[in-house]
Amino acid sequence: MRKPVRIFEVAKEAGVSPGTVSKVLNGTQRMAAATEARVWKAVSKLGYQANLHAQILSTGRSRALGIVILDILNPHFTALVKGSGQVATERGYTVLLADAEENPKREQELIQSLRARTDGLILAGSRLTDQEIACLHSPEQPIVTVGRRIAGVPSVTVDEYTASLQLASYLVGLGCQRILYLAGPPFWVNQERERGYRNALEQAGLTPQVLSLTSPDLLGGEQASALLWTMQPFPDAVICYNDLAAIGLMASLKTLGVRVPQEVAVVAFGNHPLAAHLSPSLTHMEIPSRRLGELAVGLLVGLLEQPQEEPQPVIQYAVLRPRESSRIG
Amino acid sequence: MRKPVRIFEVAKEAGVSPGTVSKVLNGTQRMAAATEARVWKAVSKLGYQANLHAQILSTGRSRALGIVILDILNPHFTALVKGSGQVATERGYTVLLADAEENPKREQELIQSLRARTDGLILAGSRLTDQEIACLHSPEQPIVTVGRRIAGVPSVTVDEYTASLQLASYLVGLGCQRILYLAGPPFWVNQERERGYRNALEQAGLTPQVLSLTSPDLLGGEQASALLWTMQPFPDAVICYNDLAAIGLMASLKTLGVRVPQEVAVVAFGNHPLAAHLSPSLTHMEIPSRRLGELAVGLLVGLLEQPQEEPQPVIQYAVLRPRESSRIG
DNA sequence: CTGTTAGCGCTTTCAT
DNA sequence: ATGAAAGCGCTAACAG
Repeated sequence: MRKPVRIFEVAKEAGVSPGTVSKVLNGTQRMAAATEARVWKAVSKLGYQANLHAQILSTGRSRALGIVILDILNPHFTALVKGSGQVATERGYTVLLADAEENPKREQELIQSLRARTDGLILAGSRLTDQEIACLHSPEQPIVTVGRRIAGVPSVTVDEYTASLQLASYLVGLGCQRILYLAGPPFWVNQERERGYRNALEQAGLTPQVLSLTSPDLLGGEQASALLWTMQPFPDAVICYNDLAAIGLMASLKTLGVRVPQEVAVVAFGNHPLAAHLSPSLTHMEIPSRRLGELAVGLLVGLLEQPQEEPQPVIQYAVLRPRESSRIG
Repeated sequence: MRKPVRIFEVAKEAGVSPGTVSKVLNGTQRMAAATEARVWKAVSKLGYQANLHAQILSTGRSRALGIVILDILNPHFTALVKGSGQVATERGYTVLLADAEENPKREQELIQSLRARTDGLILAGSRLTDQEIACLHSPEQPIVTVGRRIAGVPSVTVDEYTASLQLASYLVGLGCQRILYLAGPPFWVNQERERGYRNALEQAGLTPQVLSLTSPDLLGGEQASALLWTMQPFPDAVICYNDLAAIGLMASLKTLGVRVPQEVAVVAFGNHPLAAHLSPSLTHMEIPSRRLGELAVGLLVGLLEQPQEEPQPVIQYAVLRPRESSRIG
């Protein structure tokens, strides 16, 4: 129906040139107060809305940020998004979000699509290789990774190694002897967590034992119970790669008649909103997901606006939240 | 660093004109096989990637869809997004997602931003007025609402009235006498649910009693327990606007020493992934969130590609999932 | 201070 | 079957 208004028509209405309208609207250059007033009036009278793509084509900047997350059903990533939105708005950027659905191929497509539409990208929980990510990063199209450290690529991460060391040590302190680690996918986060776990156990003179989750979610946790079931001797504590798996595991153990924490303690990494609402409530190393999102946007915007500076990796720390699932003795 | 390759350079490399390259790449017009081959070779040799904004500016279409959701922390909306991604990809569209954070002002801004970047929008859980939404909808920039029926605006909804009638009737059938409804925000979905509830109770000769949640989430549910506590007589069943509220409520009731379902049954609308994992597990009317997302994209793409047709409202149905939280007698 | 003009990179008639 | 050229709507450098 009604075609969108173009800058030319606003200029005519205000009796000035398109260039002038552009300058007034963008505050690029101050004009006589009277002129500005006429322009603004014309704009609101005609309901003018600049064509975004013409603007981007002309300026080369979109003032939009892309975030690609591993899985939108995982509360870690949604909390991260929540954090990013706030900061992006403050800094004058729009966030464009996409869900990779744990699929590297789909992730690549989404990255290409978002990259063309934004000034920079945040990759949270990427399943691409270090190489692929490093290739993507450039000063004009910067990438910030969350939960992954790659040489030459700015990142925001949690000190997962220390977090894991602490969590395992906590269980050791509780007197656990047979502590199992249910590992996640073989990327940076899991590597660090596994390393921390192994070190803690070795320091305590205990034998590490690692089993891999079929998937880092509810289902993976449920399926893990079958493996546990066959273990001789049965572990007295399980550290789960994430809270989703822990929740699935606890539900399955309940079905099997195994009592948590009396027969086996269950702990995890994460910050699931229901961790404190379950029964037993879930002990975890709380990952500051939301804060990671805030910091990632801050870092990315910094790169966009001060391209010269070499950014330092941003590192955050997890906090132990003891709850019922490890209330032993 | 390295400037992106332009179509002109590809043309030169292939010994043809830019127009020809464009036609070959878009399949707009068939060229001599030899020519096409040369073009493709040049493209891959130079790693040419068309400038998206120039393309959009020129064609007027972006092949992108926008989805604005009420709250990304709410599993209903994340499941919906999951559904949308699948279908959009099949139909050749990119989904751009934004989280309104339950804030109408922010929602308006996001809508404006996404509208400029996409061919059409899906509004899931909008907090705008019917008027505002109706104004946004146009054949060239269609809107599809999810969970809201507005005259003249294509929509995908659940028959919430019937769902609610069924849920309340189920409790009546269980012998409940004092059934409370914890209402959500005063938009379409809640109106329908409340209407269904009232009708069911009146048919059964019982007195409806409605209390409003402070917010439709965990916190709102927790806070509601304080109100419940003061009620004389105490209800024997509570229907919650959504599962998040129900979970918060159950956690608080546990703290207060009220037993579910023995002293009070708790049921809700929703499809929270943990509903079956809680103890007691949560009875709910299962809302097909994911399916709603799939259908919304289907509807929107249809509008985009067959602009002439007047679309019928799409209606889905909820399914009762009885679980422990209503296991009475 | 304001207008003119030349792009930004691609698509698409319209000729040839 | 292919090339030339005119936009798409805006910004920015340069004149005046």
